[in-house]
Amino acid sequence: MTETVTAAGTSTGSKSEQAYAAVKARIIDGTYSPGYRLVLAKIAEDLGVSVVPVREAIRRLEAEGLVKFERNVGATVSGIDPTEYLYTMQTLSIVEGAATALSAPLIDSVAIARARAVNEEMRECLHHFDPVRFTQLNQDFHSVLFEHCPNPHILDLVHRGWNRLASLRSSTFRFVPGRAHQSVDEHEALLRLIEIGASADDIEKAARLHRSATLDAYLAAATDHQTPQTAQQ
Amino acid sequence: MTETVTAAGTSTGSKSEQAYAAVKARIIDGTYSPGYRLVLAKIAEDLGVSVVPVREAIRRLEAEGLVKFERNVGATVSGIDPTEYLYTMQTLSIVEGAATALSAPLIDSVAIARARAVNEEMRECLHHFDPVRFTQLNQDFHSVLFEHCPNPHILDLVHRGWNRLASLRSSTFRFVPGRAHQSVDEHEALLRLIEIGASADDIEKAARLHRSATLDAYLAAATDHQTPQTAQQ
DNA sequence: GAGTACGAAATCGTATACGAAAACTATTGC
DNA sequence: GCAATAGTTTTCGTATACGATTTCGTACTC
Repeated sequence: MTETVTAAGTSTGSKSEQAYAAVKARIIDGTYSPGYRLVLAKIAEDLGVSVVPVREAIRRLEAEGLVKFERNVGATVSGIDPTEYLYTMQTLSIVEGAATALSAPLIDSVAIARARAVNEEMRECLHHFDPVRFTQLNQDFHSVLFEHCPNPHILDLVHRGWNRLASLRSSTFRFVPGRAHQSVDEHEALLRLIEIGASADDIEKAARLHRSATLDAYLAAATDHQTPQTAQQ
Repeated sequence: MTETVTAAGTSTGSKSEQAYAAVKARIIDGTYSPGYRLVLAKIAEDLGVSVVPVREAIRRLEAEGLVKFERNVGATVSGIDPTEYLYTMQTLSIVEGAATALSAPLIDSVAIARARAVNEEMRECLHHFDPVRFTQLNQDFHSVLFEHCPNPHILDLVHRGWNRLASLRSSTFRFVPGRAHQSVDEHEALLRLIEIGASADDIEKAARLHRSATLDAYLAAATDHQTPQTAQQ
């Protein structure tokens, strides 16, 4: 299924796979920003393959929500519609909550220690103001929590959400220091809950709130600065 | 996105779409049962199109989990691995729970009445022993609840889960009368909760348990008949 | 001068064709 | 009699080609 967020250019052999990884990487790193028109022939030429595998790759990305495809018109990188963002975050809140609750009983002290180390490094990043690394570490943190998640389907949904966010992040993500501090504290609190063997319900609730708080911060920031900027495309 | 479970043969025009709908329908109605080998050329001939759109359709079905695709080997209809069933049900429990909780505040008395009517008809089906119609009504019931779900992503996940189950059902689903009775009662209880405006938490919990109970019944039945298959959750 | 209609260019959708990989089968050697 | 191997067949993967559809620019009319 969908592997992780890391989509390297290294191919599994299949050109279709190659094209998929390449386009996905370009979307996530922002080379193809939201609204960008993905012309099959052009991409095919860039990658040195024919249009057939490229088309397949794009349809796959469409299924994941990273691109929007319109019949007889073409594909564009999915936009930053605030509504979509809200949907994605809400869904993530739910599946991450579930993933955390399911994983919690299986997380041993070693993993907790690792997660805590990552979280402390995140705190460092706040001092040096390194949003890029912070974001990466944030994913690492949750990856540690989820690495033993007993339900791969749920894990897959989490990864999809992350990918989706990643494609938006490059253009719209605003690093809110206040929220970031809070986030690190919430991570620590979550680890404590897991350590003391809190109920699945409590852990799920905490994990959900963690994601919801990020959404709220975004909404607040958006309202502060200006009109939410209905960037439909 | 993924529409509903109903995948008619009526095309949207695109042959790829046509092929997708046709194969999906055949999987769900059991014409292509789990394990069935989907040979591109053969399907293409059956549908009177070339292999390219068929391939696209199959890849799409793969993304939805209905078929399994192996490089340079081919596609087969996804199997009935009890583990997969467990994963799917667990995931459904979570997303249905969320969908119900999110929808609840938006369900008016008219919709409640409709849902209740459907549920009563389900009760009828138990007397006449009509499992097929029962299953259909069961989906109708939940569809009524979800029709105003404010988050389309979550709704999409619910539909995917249903499709997945539908593809398994044809071969493995065992209609357990005892469970069915209980299910109808749970529906009624759920409607009551919504009517009295219970908290989102309570509604979510009830909806989750509703799905989990079905899973448990399946596991119990499976254990009775033969070897179990661990179910952590 | 603005709006509409027509035509050209761009792009998609799908058919066909061929090379490559895997699966199957028959044959040979032990 | 069984196992390994070579050859054949099936099926996939992708390139190329062409028809269909949309879009954009231009000229024409009111």
